[in-house]
Amino acid sequence: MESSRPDLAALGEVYPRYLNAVVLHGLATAQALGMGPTDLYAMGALALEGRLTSGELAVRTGLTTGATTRLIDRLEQRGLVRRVLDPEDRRRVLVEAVESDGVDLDAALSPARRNLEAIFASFDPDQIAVLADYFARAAPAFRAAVEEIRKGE
Amino acid sequence: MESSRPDLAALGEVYPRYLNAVVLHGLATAQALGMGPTDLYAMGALALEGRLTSGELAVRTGLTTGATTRLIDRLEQRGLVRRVLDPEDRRRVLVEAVESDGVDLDAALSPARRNLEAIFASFDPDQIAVLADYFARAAPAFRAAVEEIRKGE
DNA sequence: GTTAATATCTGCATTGAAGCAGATAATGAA
DNA sequence: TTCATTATCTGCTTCAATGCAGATATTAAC
Repeated sequence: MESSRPDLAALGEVYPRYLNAVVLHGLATAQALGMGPTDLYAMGALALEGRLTSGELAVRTGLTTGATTRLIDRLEQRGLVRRVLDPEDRRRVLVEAVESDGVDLDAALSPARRNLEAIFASFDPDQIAVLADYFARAAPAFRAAVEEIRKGE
Repeated sequence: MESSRPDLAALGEVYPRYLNAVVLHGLATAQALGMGPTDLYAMGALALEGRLTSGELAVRTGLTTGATTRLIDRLEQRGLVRRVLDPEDRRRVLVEAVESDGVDLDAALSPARRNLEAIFASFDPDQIAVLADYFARAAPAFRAAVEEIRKGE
């Protein structure tokens, strides 16, 4: 975050703290729910994608397929997730989030959601567009960084 | 992220994916370094604060003091951290990051840093100001959410 | 100076996450 | 059909992270 551009220096002040807070929030949420951070991440991925195969979950989490089976077991036992056999290829198992049951998960995430909504509401449309642009580009940037990190093992 | 304001709808599309990517990045980084997510978070907190007492680390991580002692042990054994007795109160142990040693940690974080710098560089000063404002306010929002989540146990 | 409170550490035990290797089942190719 | 490949699961084992309760050392209060 070091830069010769003075406007970027402002980011150097606030951005690391912001990232740290996001990470902490993820950890604390997992703690509060009594699950591991990986399990919580998997739930997030499922919420975004709707359904993922066991293998896709393994790739995303960076776990072996065996460990992923156990991860799905844990989520299933909590009623957060359901296994569905893929009709296209019956070797595959589709995992999908169970909607109405995830009350505790929603509850755990709601304080952050509420606080963030208040912040977003204070920006005007042009500013929201800037933020949305940033989020849209930062997400793949982080994912690319993950791939790069994983390659270097 | 539901909202009647149409400009906020754009955030609902991108923001959850963004957060998920950030969380994934934290997990993958910890995996790559062969440490737990909590340990990595602690390193981040130390990088930001310079030094923290063992007790402060316990509060931040949400661990018991005993578990925090072990966390510090792990970081110390890796040479990432140093224990310093607080001269003001010799019961306390100050923990501080060891600078030049954390090469692997820096290396693991550098892909994300590089990618993000490229993104930030594409915004003009006004836009950077918007982003900086968001980061500055979102960080305490997340921390407040963490406290709220923890209270509800 | 004695007692209480605070900060950290230690021993012990538990639990859970994960890897690995082999088993099972389904698909695809020859 | 037969063989190879792919996707998931299971049994077994290991290791790390954590909690808890008690020990120690330091400070603060009376």
